[in-house]
Amino acid sequence: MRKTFLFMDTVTNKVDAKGRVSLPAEYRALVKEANSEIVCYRSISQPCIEGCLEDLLEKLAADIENATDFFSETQDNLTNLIFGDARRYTFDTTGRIMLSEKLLAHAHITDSAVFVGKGRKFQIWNPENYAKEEARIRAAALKCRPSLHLNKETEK
Amino acid sequence: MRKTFLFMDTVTNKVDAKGRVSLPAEYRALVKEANSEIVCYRSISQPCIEGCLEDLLEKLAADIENATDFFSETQDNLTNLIFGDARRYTFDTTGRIMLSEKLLAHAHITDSAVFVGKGRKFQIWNPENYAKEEARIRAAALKCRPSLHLNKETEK
DNA sequence: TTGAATCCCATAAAATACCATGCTATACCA
DNA sequence: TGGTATAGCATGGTATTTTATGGGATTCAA
Repeated sequence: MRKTFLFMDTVTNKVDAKGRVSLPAEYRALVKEANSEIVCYRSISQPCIEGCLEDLLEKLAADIENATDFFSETQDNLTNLIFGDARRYTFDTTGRIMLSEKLLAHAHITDSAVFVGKGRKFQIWNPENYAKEEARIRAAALKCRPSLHLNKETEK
Repeated sequence: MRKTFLFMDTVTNKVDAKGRVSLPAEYRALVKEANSEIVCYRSISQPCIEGCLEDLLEKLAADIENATDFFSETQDNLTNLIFGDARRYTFDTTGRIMLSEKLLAHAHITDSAVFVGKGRKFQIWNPENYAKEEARIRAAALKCRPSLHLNKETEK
């Protein structure tokens, strides 16, 4: 039995003409053991698709309700961005999901996609774009060692 | 079995001459599994229709009672706006609901409608109007990345 | 009885489940 | 350690089901 439910590793799979991709076997196992479903949406800040377990969105819904007023514009905007875009993606017996045209376009994915584990979430990138992104992140980390004690207020 | 009951995704369906629209299949499944019914009313702040599970209105009633005074004008107005307008919309065997003339007029919907998931509720828009609205929200989110730590007091 | 709402049937398209194959990584044994 | 068997996985293709949607029939109410 698994102790942690974290998406890890980086694996590249083919996307066929219908937009089908195999979800990495590890991810599938995790979803099953968590007794949950995958939800995907366009990243708000990057040209990639983001995915997570459905439970995380439930938590997010509760957080938004607590932090904002039912009738507020903020709540309206947030829920539009997140829930208006997200969708459940169940995989078939062979372990594939079907990514929508909208998601594929946003991430510039055509015939190949790379899954990147990010703990509670994962991302799906166009392979070339991700190679660049990873290089950028690693270079930045070398220059400026990351810290967990950064001041939230000054965080950009 | 579903763990979360959140309206998600954005789907566009046709409205026929009789005012019938297919409720997105996912929404239908959700309503059935929640063992509830859909309620719709005119949004109080936007040119669109809002919908949710009947249960949410029950919760809203309680919230309004807690947040406002029984004799207050605010409570009067809110209850008028929401409960005076809301009505149950059951879907037929083929999964369609019939939107009233009043709702369609408020949202300027004629022959096509887009359903936008918002978590506990959803909205129904005229497609062109929603395209503009979504663009506006996404642009704003890019400028100022949303946060859940926003100060309630300073929230506009 | 007329108009409107609801139900039912039919069809086309799209989403999903299923089957089959070849490959790869792992386990097993000499 | 090296070689082989095996199970799991990705992936191409096909079959089946679901879904949206037009049109007509039936019911209900005014």
